[in-house]
Amino acid sequence: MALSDRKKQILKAVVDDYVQTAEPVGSRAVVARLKTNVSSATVRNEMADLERMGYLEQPHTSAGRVPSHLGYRLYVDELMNHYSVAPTEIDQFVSTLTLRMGELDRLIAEAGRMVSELTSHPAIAVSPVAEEEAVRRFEVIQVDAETVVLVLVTTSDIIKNRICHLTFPLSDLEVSAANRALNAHFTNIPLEQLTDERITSAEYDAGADITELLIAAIDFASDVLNTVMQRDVYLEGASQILKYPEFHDPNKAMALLDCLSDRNALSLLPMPDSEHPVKIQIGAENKTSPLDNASIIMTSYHTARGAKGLLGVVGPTRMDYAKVAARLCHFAEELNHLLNHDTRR
Amino acid sequence: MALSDRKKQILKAVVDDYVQTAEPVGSRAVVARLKTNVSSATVRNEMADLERMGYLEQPHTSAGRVPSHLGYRLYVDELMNHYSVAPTEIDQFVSTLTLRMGELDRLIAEAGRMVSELTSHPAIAVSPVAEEEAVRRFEVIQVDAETVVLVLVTTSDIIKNRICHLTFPLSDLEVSAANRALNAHFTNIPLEQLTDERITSAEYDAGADITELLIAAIDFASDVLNTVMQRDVYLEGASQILKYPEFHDPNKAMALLDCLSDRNALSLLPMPDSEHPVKIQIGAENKTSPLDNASIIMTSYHTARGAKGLLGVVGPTRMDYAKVAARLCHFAEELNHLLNHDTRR
DNA sequence: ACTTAGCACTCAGAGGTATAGAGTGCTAAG
DNA sequence: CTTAGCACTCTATACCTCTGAGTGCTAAGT
Repeated sequence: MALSDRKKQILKAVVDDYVQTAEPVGSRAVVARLKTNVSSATVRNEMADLERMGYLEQPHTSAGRVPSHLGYRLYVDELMNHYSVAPTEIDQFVSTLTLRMGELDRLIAEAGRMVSELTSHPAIAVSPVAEEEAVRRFEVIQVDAETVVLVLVTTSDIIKNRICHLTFPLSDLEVSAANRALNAHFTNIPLEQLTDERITSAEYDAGADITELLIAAIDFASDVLNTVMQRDVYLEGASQILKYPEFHDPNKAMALLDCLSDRNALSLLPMPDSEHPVKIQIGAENKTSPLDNASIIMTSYHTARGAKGLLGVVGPTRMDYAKVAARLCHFAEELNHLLNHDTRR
Repeated sequence: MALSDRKKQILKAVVDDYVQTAEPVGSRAVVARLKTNVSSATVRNEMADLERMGYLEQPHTSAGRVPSHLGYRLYVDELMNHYSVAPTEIDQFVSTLTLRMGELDRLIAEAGRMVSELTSHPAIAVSPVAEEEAVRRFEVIQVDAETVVLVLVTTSDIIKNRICHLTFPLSDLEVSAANRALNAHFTNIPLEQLTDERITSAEYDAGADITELLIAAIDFASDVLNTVMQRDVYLEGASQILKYPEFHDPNKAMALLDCLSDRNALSLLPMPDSEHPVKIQIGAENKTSPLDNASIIMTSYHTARGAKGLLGVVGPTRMDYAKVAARLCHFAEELNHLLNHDTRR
């Protein structure tokens, strides 16, 4: 059943007011906010309807109304204003990030920090990962006789390294043999096929002496591919959550923070897809109880090689969705520009 | 003026009790805690003395006593028990970290996480850095025609990488020329001498074509050396601070968290030195006001190459210094073992 | 059929007061 | 020097009242 236009305006007014004040909204406050000249009694009737339909809730009999999750949902999907973002904010975002171009992990973390700062909410940044990640390039760097650094570059330009202490010294020749063998036999292979049996063929090429090194490299590679799939997660500006009265209770705040810093819990996040580039998850829509009063706005960005990462913001359900979503959206777009067009530096 | 033995015992009892209960400690509670059979009146007299001397404080006339910073200081320096740490905790610490050996930055972050978990306090982990950091090894890895990854290994085995998009394609020969030039001319040079003028000599060797690459590499190197000097700082388990009643006030909690995630503020940390391997900073002993009610326990660890990093714990001044310091100490030691002896993967 | 004025009713929160109890300092005796 | 006893202080708690915001309902107006 569709809502009348006036009901929608009233719902919108309730949300807008509640977002600002954090106090239940009474009929008079709604009247003050509406352009149309109706009496508070009329609004009361409408609000009673809206409550019956599940869009509003009443903390107790003689209090104003508060939006329910359903109410927020309708607001977000249909009613909210679409903000534009101040150019100065975008400038700030871009210029801070430009300094970090090239160091992808730092860049992502820094993007999270900026988002958090500019939205006044905790932010989550998830490092990018391609659908089919594989090792594109190995490099064995010898740092002393028995120590090498293994560096690998994945399909989506993620760079990982690991230091590796061997039990025997290695000659220059062996190092370059290992390099050749690794790049010849173990690049551009999806994770599933990167199994130990492949080592046999490589051994043949490179000489059995360096098997230990090869095993370490393959180990590392499959480790990396595994953990890259798990993604790096950065939680920035966590303390901001304490600004919101709904998280003044230390237990609630702690539950939320713990949940946000647990990367496993993040798999429950609303993933944006092509249909909904900005995904908004409101309160109990997610199953994890600590997130009951929390909403998450998520969007994605992508690198030049098409790997997708996430950028999101967490706040109380009573959140200025319009403003925050707009900012998040713009920032993600700017990040895309940075990652894709600005090839210099 | 030295304190009588009994006064010390009473001070110790007050601290021990207060640490447990978070409530001002009365004379009766002290009597219950002391082995010696004295009356509460006697204890009251002694406590009045201790207050006059500045070791105790009274929130209000009819309340028990609370240790002052001075009281904690004396407790920490002379009075506290020396705990031993349960082997199971150490095992847990070591076995979790062993999985991360080789990826230094992850290892350090993970160590922080474990410390936080096992002490129930937020933990700070600072990545290691040697006194005189320099680039030990460069490596230019070509990933496609116009893209290279610059990897560098510093004196203390810190590995950093940066992706670098050039404005022209690069041949295999040029890449290896750049590699040779970089390693020949720019390794083992302290930061101060790593200036652009050195590029001239390298150009000569490698051919002017790759100047852009060389400049990027040197840029990167000096960047890295600069930021390595600034160190990576990991704050783990921040939310734990909310468990302590002294930080139930969201403003205080936020001020502290903000301060802890600000790496500049961390320069004010108590650095452990050879004389005091475990440094304890109590409340207002540090100048930053948000840390008024907070204490920090810090210790250091070092890598095989002698680079020193920090591991620390933050809590309310009312903190179980004995237990926490003991654990922190042991964990740092274990970290040293891992970093220095266990050269196998 | 919708709107609105009026009114009785509800309830959370503010403010005030009394009470209990923990703890003190002081005094005087052991 | 220690301790029992006692008067005193002060917070925290409970309980009360009162206020005001906000409601739902009814009945009259459009």
